[in-house]
Amino acid sequence: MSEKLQVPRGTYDVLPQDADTRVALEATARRILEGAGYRRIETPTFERTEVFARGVGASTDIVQKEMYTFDDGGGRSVTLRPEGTAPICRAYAEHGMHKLPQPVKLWYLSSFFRSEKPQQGRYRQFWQIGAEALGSDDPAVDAELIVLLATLLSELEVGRVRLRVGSLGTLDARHAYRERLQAHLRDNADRLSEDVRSRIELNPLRAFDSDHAGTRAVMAEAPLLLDQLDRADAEHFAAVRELLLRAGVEHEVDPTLVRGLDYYTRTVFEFESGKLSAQNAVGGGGRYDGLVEMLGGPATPGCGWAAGIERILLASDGLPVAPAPVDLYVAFGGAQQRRAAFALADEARRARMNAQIELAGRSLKGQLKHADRIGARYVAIVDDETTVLKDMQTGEQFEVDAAGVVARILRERGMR
RNA sequence: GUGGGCGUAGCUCAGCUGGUAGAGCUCCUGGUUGUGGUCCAGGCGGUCGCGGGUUCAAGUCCCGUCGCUCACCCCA
Repeated sequence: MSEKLQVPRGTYDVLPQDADTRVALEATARRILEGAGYRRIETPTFERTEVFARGVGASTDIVQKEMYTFDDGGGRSVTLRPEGTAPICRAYAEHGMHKLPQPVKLWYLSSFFRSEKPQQGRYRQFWQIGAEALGSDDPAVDAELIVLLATLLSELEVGRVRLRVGSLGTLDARHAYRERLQAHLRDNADRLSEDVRSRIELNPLRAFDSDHAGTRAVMAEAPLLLDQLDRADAEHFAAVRELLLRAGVEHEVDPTLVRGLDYYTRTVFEFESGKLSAQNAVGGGGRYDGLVEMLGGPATPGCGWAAGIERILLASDGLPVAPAPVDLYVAFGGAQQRRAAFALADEARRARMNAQIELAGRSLKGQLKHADRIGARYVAIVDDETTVLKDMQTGEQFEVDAAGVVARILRERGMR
């Protein structure tokens, strides 16, 4: 025998018992988001590498070391999508969606790809539910999106959820702040951890997340972006918070909340679950007012979030899901009854019943056993002359006309 | 990329100080010249991740390698 093949590192099969749960999760997301006017969008699984290099930001870990990039055979560099927002902004610009009524509200459930070392809640191919609203900078857009995600997580019974919000200001303000922060870090470079020091030029905001003692001391004196927002940004942030409070969405302001993608402006937020271990972010997002323009479209404000399916599943208490009930199982004794049995199963299905037929050549005992295991409500045992219909709950059985089996079941159910 | 733990039947695992593989569950058959859920019996199923080494002998020791997993990092 040749070598047994396995899924590639960091990927997994969704087996039937897991698929049911995911379908339920998708149905819930769909109900909540479409109810609020968000419409489904699907973009290609891979894009021109440029979309992410420009959109996500060249200095990010995602672009620097986590993308699956390859030549498409025609000398073009393409990349398996590592996230969903940049492709949607590309689509917005490409299809002239700025001519539609604004904001354009979209949602997706797709898989994404990052070449990271896998661990709990982190895969190389992973699934996200996301929502984006493009074309309005109204703080109600930010608040609505956050409330929708909070609702979704709540309905999916994700346990011990905590929401942190912050604001990064405009790209200009963020840029100016970045330089001020870099200056502060350089002035105190000798007290910083090595990796923070080496990232001063690349990504100074990361320094806030360090747990290195010296670094923390330096960061305690560091200027905070939140304190230096310009008037419009500060008002925007205050309005978002006000709306969240009105909606009863508890949150805490985190002035050091940093998202690892370069396109964020103004509002950023993150939901984490205490039920998760290292990878505790279950969903997050923010505003990205310059992104569409960066990808060649008109200047367009936007805001959105993404939530990880695997992490929701890990942190969820609920999501009870059963496979489809079986109304009728058609059993038969020998090959000579197969045609009649097949016809009966077909007839039952046409009558909208969930019907299954014996397909493995089991003994009659084995067939009944199997019917019991899959939870069949009725079993029809097809014989040459007669057909016996058995009620698997009561154990009762009656001889019926083969032609009358379906009608009989429908009548029995009606009586209940 | 850096560390720790682990890799024995489809699944969960047992195999002490080395002597050439077991259990439970699942699945199938029989116990009723065709009728389930309990019970009983039997059967299917493993090159003990892979490669090398030590040894008369390795699942068991050593080295390497691959994979899984957890953490760092990063993120959903």
